[in-house]
Amino acid sequence: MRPWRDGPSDRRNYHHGNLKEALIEAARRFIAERGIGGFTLVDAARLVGVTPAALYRHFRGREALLEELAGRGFAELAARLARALTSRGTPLERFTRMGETYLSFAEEEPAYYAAIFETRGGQAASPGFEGGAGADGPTARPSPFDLLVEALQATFADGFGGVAPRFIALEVWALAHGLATLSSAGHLPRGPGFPDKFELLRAGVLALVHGAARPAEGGAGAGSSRP
Amino acid sequence: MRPWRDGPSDRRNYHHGNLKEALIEAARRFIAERGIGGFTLVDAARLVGVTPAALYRHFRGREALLEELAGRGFAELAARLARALTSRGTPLERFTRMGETYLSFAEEEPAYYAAIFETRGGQAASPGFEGGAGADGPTARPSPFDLLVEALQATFADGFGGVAPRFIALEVWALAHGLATLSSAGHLPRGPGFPDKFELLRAGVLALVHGAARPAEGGAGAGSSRP
DNA sequence: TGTACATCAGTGAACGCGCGTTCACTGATGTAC
DNA sequence: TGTACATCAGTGAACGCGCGTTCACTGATGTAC
Repeated sequence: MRPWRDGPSDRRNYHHGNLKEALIEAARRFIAERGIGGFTLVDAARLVGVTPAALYRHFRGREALLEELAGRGFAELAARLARALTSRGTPLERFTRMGETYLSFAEEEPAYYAAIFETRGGQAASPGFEGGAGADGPTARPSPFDLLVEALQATFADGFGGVAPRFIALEVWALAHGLATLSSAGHLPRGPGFPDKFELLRAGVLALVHGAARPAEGGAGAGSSRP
Repeated sequence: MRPWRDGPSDRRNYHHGNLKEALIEAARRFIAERGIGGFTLVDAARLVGVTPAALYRHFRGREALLEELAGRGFAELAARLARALTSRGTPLERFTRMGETYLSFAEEEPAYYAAIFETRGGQAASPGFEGGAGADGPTARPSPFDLLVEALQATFADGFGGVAPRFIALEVWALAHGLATLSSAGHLPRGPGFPDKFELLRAGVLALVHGAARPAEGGAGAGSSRP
């Protein structure tokens, strides 16, 4: 990790020019390596080649930087999911792609993922729900959770045996989130003979969808819905 | 939060007598409130009514205390699951009780749960696997994941349509972990009309179990097993 | 094209703070005689 | 039962450190004339 500016010859850049973006980028790298708790303004400034005080031209403070990161991560996740949802192929292929996109995002962008789930700023602290139910007005773009509900309905047009799509969506989301966090913490077994998280999610989602239709023995009525 | 000793009259207790346990207890309370990153030796010592240096009679340092906590949490979780697994009722009832126990543990003992998943010390950093496959020798007690596999096999004696029990167990565990963490972070919707995590886990587990038997359309062969 | 000047993104030094950890010490406890 | 003494769990003061944040400042940039 060398500083942003290359050498003394680069000293002409008294003004950095792109400091805000560079700081966000540095934060992403450090958080990916050390987690949010291990992220430090001083380190970020040093990596970028700037005094810590310079940071305050662009952010109100540490918390504000993390909120910015969470907001960007949230938007990026939503954008990637939306792209997967409208990609080529059959509905089931697109849906499967969406799940893979979610797991890949968590793996490739651990800083974004952590910021979304561990700070305010990930759109009202709830990556799933805010923006849902139309409460935020027509301008709000669909949240990841809304996209998931939509995709479930489009992919499995036969419905879920009377179970609300939101119910299924919550299970799918929890499964994906669980796989993502267990995997990133190194708690999933690896190696030949062990399924990877993508396989687990793909099979698990299909089971959740198809298993919902079955009358669950021993289970009370599952999944009342809100229109 | 008042210090452990009641007043100056209690000054006879120059020796605390139970300091190690009291410190662990204080750590559990602080971590439950602020998370592991927000936990501080100074705070714990103050709560207990003791100088920070006293702590070093019982722990090598902060990390050692957290490892002790993770170890205890791991053992406690395993004990509760084992109890649920051998409780009264049909196999399905006991299995359902096991799931509820897991979610309740995460909710009631957030410090233990966080310590298990965020530090070394939760039995070789892998609450699921270490102790499995007999690699640890015969003296190692069964891990939570072993208990889950065992419970699945006992409850659903018909098998899972050729899918390895460990495969199902991983899905179930990920679902439970996802529900536990989303819930504790406040990301699951609440209120009338919304299912709670217990309902979601119960229905989800049944769906995962029964959905596994179905030939998954579009999915490659799922779940090769290791004996 | 050239000059004066307002703007504002950076500097660098300093701050107060709370942290984990160390050290020589002290006083309570319990055992040997 | 009483005394001497070893043990060891606590004290209290101090440390070095790195953190987030502030402040008066400086120098590069770009606009007006």
